[in-house]
Amino acid sequence: MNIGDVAKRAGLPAKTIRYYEDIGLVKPKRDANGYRAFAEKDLHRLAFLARARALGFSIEECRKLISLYDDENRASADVKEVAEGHLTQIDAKIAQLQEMRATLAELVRCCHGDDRPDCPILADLDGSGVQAAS
Amino acid sequence: MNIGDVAKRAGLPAKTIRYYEDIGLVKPKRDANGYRAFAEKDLHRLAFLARARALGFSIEECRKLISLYDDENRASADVKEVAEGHLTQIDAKIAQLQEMRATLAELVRCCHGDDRPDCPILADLDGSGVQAAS
DNA sequence: CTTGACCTTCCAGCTACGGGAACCCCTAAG
DNA sequence: CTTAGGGGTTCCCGTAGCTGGAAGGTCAAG
Repeated sequence: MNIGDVAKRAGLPAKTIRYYEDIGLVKPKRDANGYRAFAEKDLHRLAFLARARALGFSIEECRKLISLYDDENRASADVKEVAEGHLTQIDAKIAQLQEMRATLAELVRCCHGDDRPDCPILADLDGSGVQAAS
Repeated sequence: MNIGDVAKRAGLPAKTIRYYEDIGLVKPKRDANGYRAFAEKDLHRLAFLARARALGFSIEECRKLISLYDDENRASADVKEVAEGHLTQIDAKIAQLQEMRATLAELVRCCHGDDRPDCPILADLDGSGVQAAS
């Protein structure tokens, strides 16, 4: 398979696949003409990566997951640990966004949004957060 | 005020403040010795930026907000538009994260997490998403 | 005079790619 | 045979928003 075919089937841009090779996530053979020759196994790896990335795992986490995937003697506990760590990160991110969202929604709610300059959003951004000189 | 003082009072690293000057968000005067000399007005600008960034506004959005902040004849509608746009983005991000979270939590729940290699997380990542050759 | 804490500029690197140039390869059609 | 097109290849730059570090100037205290 050439890179275009795997790109379609794994659902990843060709550029991304080349990048993954660069950073050692996948190691396709080469044809005589220099083209990458992907085996079915490589395709599976890439699909694995695509899905892991879609779940928000970082490249480094993917690297860890792939190495566990490759390891016949892995402990599922190790996989679970990576996933739980990521889950914790996601929860933190969600919490942070929800806090932003709450503040922002309140500010938006208070702004009349007409042609007058008076604006509680700017007032909030301006007023807060300046520490007095000590 | 030197950069260290404003850094403390605005709650931003000195590096960040220099960067903001680089990209034209703030324009402090200079002392004879080349040190940046921040006025109270600059401090307010930086605190404004710090707060806007904390609410997740991008630098470009901050630029827009600052220009409205500077404009005595602004319409609050313009501010509200920026804020609402950002709110929409945040909501999209939250939705995406929650979807990841749901999938991931289910996978974690299904994984026994012991020393055996059998793992539904890896099975899920592996199994899905490979398009058949057409 | 020296020490240490400031300040300055500049350059490199981070994440996870995307865009584009310059070039090679292969097939089909005229 | 040539040409056109649609693959592929490498390489380098750019993104966002900083952060770290090097090499050096400045200033106040001891």
